[in-house]
Amino acid sequence: MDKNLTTKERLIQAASVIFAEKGYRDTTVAEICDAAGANIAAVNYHFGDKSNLYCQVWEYLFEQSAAKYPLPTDLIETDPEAWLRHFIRSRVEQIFDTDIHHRLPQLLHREMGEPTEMHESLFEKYLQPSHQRVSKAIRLLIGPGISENQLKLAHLNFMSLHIFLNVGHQKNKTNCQCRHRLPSTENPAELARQVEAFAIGGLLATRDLIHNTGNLS
Amino acid sequence: MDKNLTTKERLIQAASVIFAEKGYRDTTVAEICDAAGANIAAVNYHFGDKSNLYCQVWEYLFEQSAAKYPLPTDLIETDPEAWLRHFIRSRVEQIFDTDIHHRLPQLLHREMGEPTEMHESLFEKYLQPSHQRVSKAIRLLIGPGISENQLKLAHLNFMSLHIFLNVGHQKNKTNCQCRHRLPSTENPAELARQVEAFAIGGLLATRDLIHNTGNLS
DNA sequence: AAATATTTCAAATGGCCATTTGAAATGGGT
DNA sequence: ACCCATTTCAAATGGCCATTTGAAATATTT
Repeated sequence: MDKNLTTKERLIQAASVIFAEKGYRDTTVAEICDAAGANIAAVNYHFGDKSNLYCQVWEYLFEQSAAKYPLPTDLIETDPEAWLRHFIRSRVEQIFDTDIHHRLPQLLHREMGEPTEMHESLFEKYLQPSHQRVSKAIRLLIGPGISENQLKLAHLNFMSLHIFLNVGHQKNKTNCQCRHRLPSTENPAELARQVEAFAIGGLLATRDLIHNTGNLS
Repeated sequence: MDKNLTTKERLIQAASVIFAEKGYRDTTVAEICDAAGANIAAVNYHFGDKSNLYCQVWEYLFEQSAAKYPLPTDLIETDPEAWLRHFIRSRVEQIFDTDIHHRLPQLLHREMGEPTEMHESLFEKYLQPSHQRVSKAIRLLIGPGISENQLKLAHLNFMSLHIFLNVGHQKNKTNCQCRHRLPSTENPAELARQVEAFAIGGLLATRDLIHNTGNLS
């Protein structure tokens, strides 16, 4: 561990990796301190407690990711389909990033599996903005006929694709042989194309369903 | 708790509910015994340990579910699309079942979020069969041009829809206000129709992608 | 009803882990 | 070199929880 960094910085960096790999609960303060080359009491001295360090890790990883994978802003009104295609590609890319940037989706994956006490506030702070844009884009794509409930469900379906891709990718890293593993992926771009096709195909089919049967709530 | 049942039976029934609601780790042996009206030592006496009780719960819930929601067998060769449509409807139905039957998807949801030590063996025993049939149906639907990797990904995409529906439904039951909640669902059948449309639309779009660009690995 | 096996019980035991503590080391300013 | 603030340290502390224990109660057998 780089001794040019302060203990506090080393703790955040070590914690980022370990929290992302094992989740909040399976990570012990002791092993973070070990990895950071710090004393067992360092986390409580510098951050108050484990949960606060966890929040700082979110802050840190979010900043890193937002810089490399920004959401496009324009396009969304003029061509929602293109915006959604870009969105999903960008997410898939990030999931397969080999740098620090893949730690955010990884952490997210853990947080979904076993939500911490900080769940609500973290999601509100870091995920709400992109969530609202995706929602808007889907509404524009499907058209004005969609109800709130239908929109929420279409949104959920859309998001589930890359979220679950992440799940499969994480499983791939363990020795777990069960289903829902991803094929070993030498070519993320090709994989992204297929997910993109599925996602847009699903949304367009949803649009057809909604527009061809007028009696849905 | 019904005193006509043996302590062992009461333990399994109480554990089914609590494990499904809170997951393996967040469930304490003490609260299971409480709910079953049994002594704190009852789990270890009747089952050896907590993990073995958990496996018995899987066995119990799986039997219940398999009886009410069997997989169709024929159809799959003659009309894979219809088979897949039926499959997804059946799963959505089960997720919204109000009886004991919704506990299996709920338990599954917990097991995915924080896999236990028994993960591998449970999945192999209870999920492998349906997994293979879905795989077969998707291959038949898309056609012979699909590679193993493409099939795995299409399968993952397909499954992610109802698995994530389950996630959203579980969130709905908590007071969690965050994204990925489902709209309050007074009408599961209508919801199932929309998921079905998305799923099949996604698969067909995947088929088009694969057949229109021959150079994918 | 005596003898034996099974089941229930309340009170330990022991492991794990976040957090605390108070002393020791370190560093900057004078 | 001395003072004071900051940081590091090893060794407690205390809570939580699965599991064990050995005695008491209950059921079954003869």
